[in-house]
Amino acid sequence: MRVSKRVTIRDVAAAAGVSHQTVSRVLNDKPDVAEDTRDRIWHIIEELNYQPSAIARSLIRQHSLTLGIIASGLRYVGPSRNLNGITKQAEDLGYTLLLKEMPDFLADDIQPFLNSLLERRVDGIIWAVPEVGDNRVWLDKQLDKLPVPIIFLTMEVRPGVPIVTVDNYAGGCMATEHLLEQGYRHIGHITGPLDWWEARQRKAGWRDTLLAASVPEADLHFEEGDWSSTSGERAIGRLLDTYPEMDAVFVGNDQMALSVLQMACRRDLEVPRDLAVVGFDGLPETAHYWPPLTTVYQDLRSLGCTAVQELVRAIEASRDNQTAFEYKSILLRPKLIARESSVAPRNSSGVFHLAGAGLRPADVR
Amino acid sequence: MRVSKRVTIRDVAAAAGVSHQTVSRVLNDKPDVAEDTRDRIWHIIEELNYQPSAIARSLIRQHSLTLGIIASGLRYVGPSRNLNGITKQAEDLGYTLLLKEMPDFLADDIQPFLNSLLERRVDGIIWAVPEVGDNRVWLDKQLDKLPVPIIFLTMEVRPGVPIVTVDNYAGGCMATEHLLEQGYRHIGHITGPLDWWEARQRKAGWRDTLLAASVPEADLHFEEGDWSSTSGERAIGRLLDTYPEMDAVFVGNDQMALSVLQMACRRDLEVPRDLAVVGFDGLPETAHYWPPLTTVYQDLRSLGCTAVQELVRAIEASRDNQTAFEYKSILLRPKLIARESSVAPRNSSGVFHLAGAGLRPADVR
DNA sequence: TGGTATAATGTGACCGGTAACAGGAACGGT
DNA sequence: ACCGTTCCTGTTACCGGTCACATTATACCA
Repeated sequence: MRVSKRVTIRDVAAAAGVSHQTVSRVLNDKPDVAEDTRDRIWHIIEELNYQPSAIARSLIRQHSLTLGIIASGLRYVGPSRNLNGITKQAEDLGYTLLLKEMPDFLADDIQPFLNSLLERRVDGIIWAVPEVGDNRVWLDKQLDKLPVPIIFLTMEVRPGVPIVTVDNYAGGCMATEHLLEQGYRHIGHITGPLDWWEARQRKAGWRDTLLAASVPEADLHFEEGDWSSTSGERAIGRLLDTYPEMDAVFVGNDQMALSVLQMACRRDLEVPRDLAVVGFDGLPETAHYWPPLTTVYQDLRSLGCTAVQELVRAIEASRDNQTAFEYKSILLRPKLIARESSVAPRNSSGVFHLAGAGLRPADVR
Repeated sequence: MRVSKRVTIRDVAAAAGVSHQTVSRVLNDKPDVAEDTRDRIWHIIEELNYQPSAIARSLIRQHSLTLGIIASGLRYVGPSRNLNGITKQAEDLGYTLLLKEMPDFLADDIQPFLNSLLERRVDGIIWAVPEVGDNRVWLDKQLDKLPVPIIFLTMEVRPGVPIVTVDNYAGGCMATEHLLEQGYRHIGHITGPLDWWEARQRKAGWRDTLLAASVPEADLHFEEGDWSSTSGERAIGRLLDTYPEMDAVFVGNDQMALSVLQMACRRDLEVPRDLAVVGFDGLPETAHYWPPLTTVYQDLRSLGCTAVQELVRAIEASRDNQTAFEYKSILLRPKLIARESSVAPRNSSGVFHLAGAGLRPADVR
């Protein structure tokens, strides 16, 4: 069965006693085919289980209805939620996805990945690798040379580069402001790895907010983690030792925040009375940490959706030869979800929306 | 820039003053080209930034070096870890991935997804949608008709169907045996949604192990969850009420187990003295739950790798016309990671490997 | 009756590569 | 001088669709 060749448009034509062109017209719903011919051909297509070759079609039409995506760290929550939005939106707009995963965030040699997509004649590219270290240096040299539109996820806004990202700086500000409003004054911070742009942004938001609230520079204490729970444990240990007045901590992501809660429990600190905790990401399970974790929610799914929409807009504009097409960068605002880990009982004024079990817990189905 | 056509093999040939065939020979490293001609052509390829069209090549060669993957629930941990293994292995074997995500596990109409891949002439298909309800009924009618090899992830072994899956039944047995060996006798269970094959298997492992240990049928208590932390909270509540003698609980996944730990804390039950807890999945962060969670680890990444290897084996066999190619199903064994949530201090005999912080916590770099 | 519009269909080129084969030059053996 | 090899290169068909254009039949109108 697998030896026999795939059935082609000419096979269908022969079976119907017409020319291949007529079959093509039927397939593409073009006019100028008699109604009964049309029916007969559809019937034969069904019968022979004919599937038109997207490959042959792409060759002549000079576009593939395919989007390439270069991602990294698919095994982590963030990137995979991005992907979820991307697949959905691409499907809706009639595009298929070609997926490449870079084994390393810092990969110096992007060329093979780019080439592999370009050779397959994708209509556009989504760059879903977070900005780490100097893994964006290639931009300057390469961006102009690309024969197709591209869009970047999660990186610093640069003029002339199409970017869709969450505003991590704003997120850092929101978390810190929230703690200030709750009456905390000694607010420490556990950062992500500082070669990550996102980690630096969150930290800058924390810092600027405290400085604006007249907290002296000397009172700004932070420790660097690497996003993992393990590193969070080490970081909170050091922070508690070196900054004993600390009454609240803004943690760079939810996984590290989990360790902070655990450590508080071990050291007999009551959260939030002795130590308030705010995380970042808004994972569904944070509503079930103990106590439920206040966190900055970023909607990565809709980030992915937006990216695809923008990319397809660019593709269609370049097809219609709209040379005047304007790239714009898009900043998505994160959202604070206030829960018990930071809302002190002594201040139960109810000003904050207590999300309790969280945004509808989208765990599973 | 984007208006001008892509440079073709004939452009290169013209620039080099040779025929396109000679260029083709150079591209494919075929013999019978003079050394200096070869150099000159490579130089021109570089200069013109020529990229051969994989599309044209696929058309004539009748294969695309592309694998199609149909997944579901990419936003959850399991599926995305699968994907991680798949991308890596595919890359290593020189294949590119076409990704489709089904919006629903139960989707009744698989045809559009399948067709979309088939029209793009993928060389093989990976079915990465978990078995839920009767979402495998289409197999009987369709499997024989497929023009390319296919492999299935995570489903019940059926004769004649190529499957790669973790042995969930064995996992259920391992968890329960572990609790028995630790001296617990009243072992409850929180299942996943029972229309999921995986949930049923884990439950069957638990049940059979207890029956084999002469626990009377009437003592088998379980509640059904839906994988989410929220449902875990409800389930453990009911279980504690209806089965007060319970001294241990095997929970269908780690997320629900997190809620169990939380509930224990709230009801002033000490884990593991009053209630031992075992989870399932082996998420990295479980090492940082409080107390650290005993869990059954499944290596989904290597599951993905294996699937790709098998699929490519099948593809190459069918190309070489090895009609005698034998499909085999592969069962991967999960691994118990014993931590404090189930290893009672009263029984610190040290028989179990205490993994402490877990398998190297592969959280984030 | 002839002319023209319109509907239905067919013909051949083309997209950008690869495969099969043809052809020419240089060389060695007889 | 002739033939067979070997090395290098070119010619042409082909993959499976779509596009532009040609062709035929029928209808309508003057």
